[in-house]
Amino acid sequence: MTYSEKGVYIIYTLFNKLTKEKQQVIMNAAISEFVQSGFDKSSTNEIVKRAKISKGSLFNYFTSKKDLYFYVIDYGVQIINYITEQIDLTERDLFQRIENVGLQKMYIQQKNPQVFDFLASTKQEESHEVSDIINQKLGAMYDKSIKKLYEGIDYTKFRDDIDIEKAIEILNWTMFGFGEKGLHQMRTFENVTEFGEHYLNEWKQYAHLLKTSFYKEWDGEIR
Amino acid sequence: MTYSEKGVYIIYTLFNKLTKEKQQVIMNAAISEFVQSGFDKSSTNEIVKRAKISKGSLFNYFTSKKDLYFYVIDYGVQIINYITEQIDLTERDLFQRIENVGLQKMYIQQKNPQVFDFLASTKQEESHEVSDIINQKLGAMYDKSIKKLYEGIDYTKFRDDIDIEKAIEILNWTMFGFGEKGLHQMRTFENVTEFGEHYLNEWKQYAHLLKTSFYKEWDGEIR
DNA sequence: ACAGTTAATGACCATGATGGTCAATAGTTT
DNA sequence: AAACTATTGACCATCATGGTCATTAACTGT
Repeated sequence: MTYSEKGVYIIYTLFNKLTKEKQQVIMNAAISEFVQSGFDKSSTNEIVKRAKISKGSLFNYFTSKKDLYFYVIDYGVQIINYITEQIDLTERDLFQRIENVGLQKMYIQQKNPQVFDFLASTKQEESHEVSDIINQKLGAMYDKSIKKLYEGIDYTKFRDDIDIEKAIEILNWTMFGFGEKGLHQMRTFENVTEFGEHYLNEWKQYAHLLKTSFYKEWDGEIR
Repeated sequence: MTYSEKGVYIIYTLFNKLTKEKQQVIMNAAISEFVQSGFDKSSTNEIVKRAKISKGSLFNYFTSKKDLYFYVIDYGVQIINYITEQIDLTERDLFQRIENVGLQKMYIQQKNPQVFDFLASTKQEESHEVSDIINQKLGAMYDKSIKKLYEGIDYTKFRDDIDIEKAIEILNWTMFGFGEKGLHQMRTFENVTEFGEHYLNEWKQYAHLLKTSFYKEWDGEIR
């Protein structure tokens, strides 16, 4: 264990010496298996098969399945932290800020298609062996991210007769639903960037619909 | 196999002779295990433990795990069909119709807390042993239900500048999100009917918010 | 070319869980 | 008390599990 400049303790495993690409392949293999089966029922045999490495290698990189699981969690935490850091606090329009975050998520999903699914799935994780550590590692992070996401938003744009909290919930549920729908559509596109454009474009329509519904005025028009 | 008056073939298993209550307990045990682990990784040992019956009994009622799985699917299909039958076609307001269906779902969830989760989870089912039959059994049913759900709805109530399909999607995603949120809240209530009232009340606020956003006029007021 | 070092492999193992069976028991009906 | 049905759980062959480690492959500096 050594102390890095960024002020965090890093455990040096063999894994860190691998190329970023190989690390990514292994992380994705583990992530998809953990998403599908949870901690207890996940299989290291299945993970090495998906990652196309040998059993021996996996257990050289990580001392146990639990060790791997926690590493994957930290991997996810880093990604969320990165996205959180990217939030531009000078952008005070909620829709625009959320669109920016959505774009970031999309970029990341190109390389790690299931990280966000994995992080979400940990909430359902029932294995007592890991669930305590999960909450410990993820709890604070989520609070921090959510807080920054809504920091300095200009709520005066919303209609006065509206319950803003509920409106935001609806916006979130819409984003989530739209994201799920996007996953299905993605398979029908071959070109990824082409899909990206289409995706962003379609989202803007949903966003516009909600803006014209929740905001007092938009594009100069007043309600 | 006998032919019933309703025009469907019914396979008589020992299971049908049990009291409805016991059937329900066993169904719920199977459902929750299938939801949690999917077909392949689900365990009959776990199911009998949850249902508090012996292994022998389970395999007297059903000839195999697969047999049980298909029975559970039919069980779910019957529930969806029942709800579909209850749809009142004279109610032409989308929000009201959807609220009625939501209420039906809520009643059913008192007795079978996870049926809908189970039916939803079958979409992710990857076991080749069962996935074909799933699509066969559920595909037609969903089409029929969705069709009836939107049959005869008065779409003239919607704002003219709005994309109605997208608005309906948002409504669906909101219902789904609200349902999930309700599950978490339910635990904090002891009295179930008390929760039911609270739940319906809160939904009405979301519905009102969306109505004032998507409709031209509401409660007599014109936009 | 070669010795020395590190990385990667997969056959192997003890353990435990699996779906399903069936002789035995308990409960009910005649 | 006999005949029948419903329920039980110990039992079984099979197989997948997390983890090991002797062996092989790949790389390194000279």
